[in-house]
Amino acid sequence: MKHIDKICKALGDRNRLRIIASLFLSKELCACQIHEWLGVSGATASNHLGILANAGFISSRKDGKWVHYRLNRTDPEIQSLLKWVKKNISNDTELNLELDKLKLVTDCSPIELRIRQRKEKSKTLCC
Amino acid sequence: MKHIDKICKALGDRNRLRIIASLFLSKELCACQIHEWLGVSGATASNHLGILANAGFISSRKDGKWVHYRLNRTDPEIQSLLKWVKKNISNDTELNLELDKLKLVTDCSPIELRIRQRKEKSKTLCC
DNA sequence: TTGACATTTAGATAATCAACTAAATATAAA
DNA sequence: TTTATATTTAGTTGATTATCTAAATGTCAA
Repeated sequence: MKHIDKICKALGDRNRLRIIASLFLSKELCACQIHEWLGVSGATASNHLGILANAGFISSRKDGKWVHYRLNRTDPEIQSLLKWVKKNISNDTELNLELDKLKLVTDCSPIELRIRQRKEKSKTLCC
Repeated sequence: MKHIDKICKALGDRNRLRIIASLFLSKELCACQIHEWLGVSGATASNHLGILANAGFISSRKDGKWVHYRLNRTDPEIQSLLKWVKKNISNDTELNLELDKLKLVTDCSPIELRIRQRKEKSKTLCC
């Protein structure tokens, strides 16, 4: 029961649903890309990623300074929930508009993203 | 997104999952039976039932003083989540023990339940 | 090695939420 | 009609949680 509760709670937050939605579109995203796209602090993004990982929805791969996240495709019960989420967010126009902006973050590597962020500090972010 | 968020949040509480579990076993339960079984105040039970109803998981039928709740079987997307819950709580031994006690509440009508409660005030409840 | 930077952890704060009691509403029975 | 009772709503309180900043950790590059 505790585990089921944890899994359901992990889905019960708008930003975490947005993270899942973004990982349907981009196979893999690093923490900084998610942090940028969500528009929250790196610490907050990291926290949400931790909750999703702990519930089994995502897994991570470390690559130097960067940590890349992707949807976890191993657990069938998690899988069926992810399928449900995918199906039910598909006709969410508000979210789809947001997901368009995701491309601004994913169209360049994390390195490029950071370089441009530094240039555009205090302006609107991204490539 | 707001709707999906609401649906997921509704599942992210232990007592609400217990309500759903109880409605898998008993087709229909009145608010007072759920209140007794959960071991929370009537107001709290009513609140949880309201959240589940608002998210689309349950529907109610008024019968005099009593309001009877049952799982909502109309929406296919809700349906598939209910199926997921049913499957994933099945091997939860802790919950199954609790569900055994549910019989003490459902083996008699709401009227009888209340009569016995009055008799046994300040003792352990139920038939 | 030093400095920059991605990420996580710690600690603080504000908002949300589950729980309670009390009051309001609605219905049935005396 | 009065009383009892089932349910919901209002208002309060304590716990949880989402967020932030600051500090800690780990890694790369100059």
